[in-house]
Amino acid sequence: MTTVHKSLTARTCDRLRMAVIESRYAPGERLRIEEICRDLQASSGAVREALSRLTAEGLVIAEPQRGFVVAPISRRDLTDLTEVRIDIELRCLHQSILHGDMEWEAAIIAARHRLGSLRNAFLTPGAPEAQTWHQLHAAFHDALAAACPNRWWLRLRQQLYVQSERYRRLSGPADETGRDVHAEHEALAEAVVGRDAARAETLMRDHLTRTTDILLGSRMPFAEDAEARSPA
Amino acid sequence: MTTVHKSLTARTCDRLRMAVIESRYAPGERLRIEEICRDLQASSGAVREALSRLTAEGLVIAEPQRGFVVAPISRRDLTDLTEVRIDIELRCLHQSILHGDMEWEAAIIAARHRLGSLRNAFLTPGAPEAQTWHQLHAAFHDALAAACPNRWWLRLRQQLYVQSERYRRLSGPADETGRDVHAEHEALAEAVVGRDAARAETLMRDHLTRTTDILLGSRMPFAEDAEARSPA
DNA sequence: GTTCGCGCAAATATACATTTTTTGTTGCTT
DNA sequence: AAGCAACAAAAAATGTATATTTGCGCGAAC
Repeated sequence: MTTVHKSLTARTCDRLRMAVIESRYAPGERLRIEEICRDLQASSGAVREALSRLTAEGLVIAEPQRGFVVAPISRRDLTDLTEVRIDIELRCLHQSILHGDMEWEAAIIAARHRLGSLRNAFLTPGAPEAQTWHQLHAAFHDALAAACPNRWWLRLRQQLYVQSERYRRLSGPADETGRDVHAEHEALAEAVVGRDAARAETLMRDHLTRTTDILLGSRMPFAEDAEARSPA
Repeated sequence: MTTVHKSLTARTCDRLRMAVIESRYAPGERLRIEEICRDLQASSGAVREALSRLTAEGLVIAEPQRGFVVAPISRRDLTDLTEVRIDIELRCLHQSILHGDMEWEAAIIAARHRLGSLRNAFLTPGAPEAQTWHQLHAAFHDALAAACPNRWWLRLRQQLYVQSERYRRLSGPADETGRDVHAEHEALAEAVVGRDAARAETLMRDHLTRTTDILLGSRMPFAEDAEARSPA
């Protein structure tokens, strides 16, 4: 059929999204067009267009006549984000449990297995396995929600997941003392496939809450911590 | 002294958004770059960038190497959208009632007054008052939710409102038999300012449900009820 | 009747010009 | 002498024009 050549703009957009999520650019940092042109081997038009798309995703902010900056972060934002995310994740999960079929269950089991094979690889950021772990983690959570029949809930869920992933990666090796993330995922998958909606939702809520609490406690370069030095 | 020059791209983006919302372009229609260049007196770069931003807002869809098309509509999409929207509007409203201060109340009263002065001007699409009515209607609903302290809820609310506005405008003069929209707004404002959260939420739910039911019953140019919208 | 190839139209990418912002310097005032 | 203001130069973002690539359709050949 037709060779699916993704346009250069799309590739650039994807790479930039990854770069922002992986915090290769710091929050609040100015994104100089020329600099990105060199780094990604693309021309200014493509870069501008890619940046524009990311604007509406909430990853970068366009300041008229002043270019683009990486969206800032703050404890407040993370708290707000988590509140909304819990609500929407739970809703997708609930719908998913109600409507999921056998294929959906199989996909969850498969995703859990892939993720489990890497265990706690996420603890060492920078390692190539950590990259893979994050992808598999996203795939696992996607699989859980996938059977939700309402496309808008899924769309919003996706948006919020990207945001949260940014925070997750931004923290250094966070203090995961006494936490067994793998076990949490196992229990979650178990409850979901077992169609125990109430239990699944509780587990999901705890899962998300715990992650955020750890991030809030970690030494993350939050913007407000730096405001004392450089008031905008 | 900074003269706030909105960049041409931003203006173009706004005008295109309006054009899509007002259905000056039909759902599914191809958006030819050159055509838009002529219409809006902008160059391809600017138009391209504007279109890209609208992509992530869900108003247009980018098909790689094939340009942009207006996001399609369907009964299914409208139903899904409404379900999500009710949930999020109610949540913002609830939070708003809990946290709103006197200024917030005053803004609601003012917005209600402005909207009331035009009464049912929205019934005659195309008229210049209808345009104004839609703006004031958006402002009224914005005012209701404005005191919600969680920026993410507000952001999602805004996204969904834009989508719903598109459907609202897309229908011709819909059958509003036996409906007094003005009265609904009055009652809503009354309950909200009176801090009667339960009643306000019921009224809001009914308000949104009724609108959607009418739209679903109207002869709207639904794209063969095709499930064409992909939330990716 | 199907398939291959040529040509046109449109989207994409790049190079260039313009405008705006920022920064660094100079000179004046306190 | 130190600090502020105005000005000038440089860097960066925005906007335009142009070249390249890709997709689509028509027609001819097998």
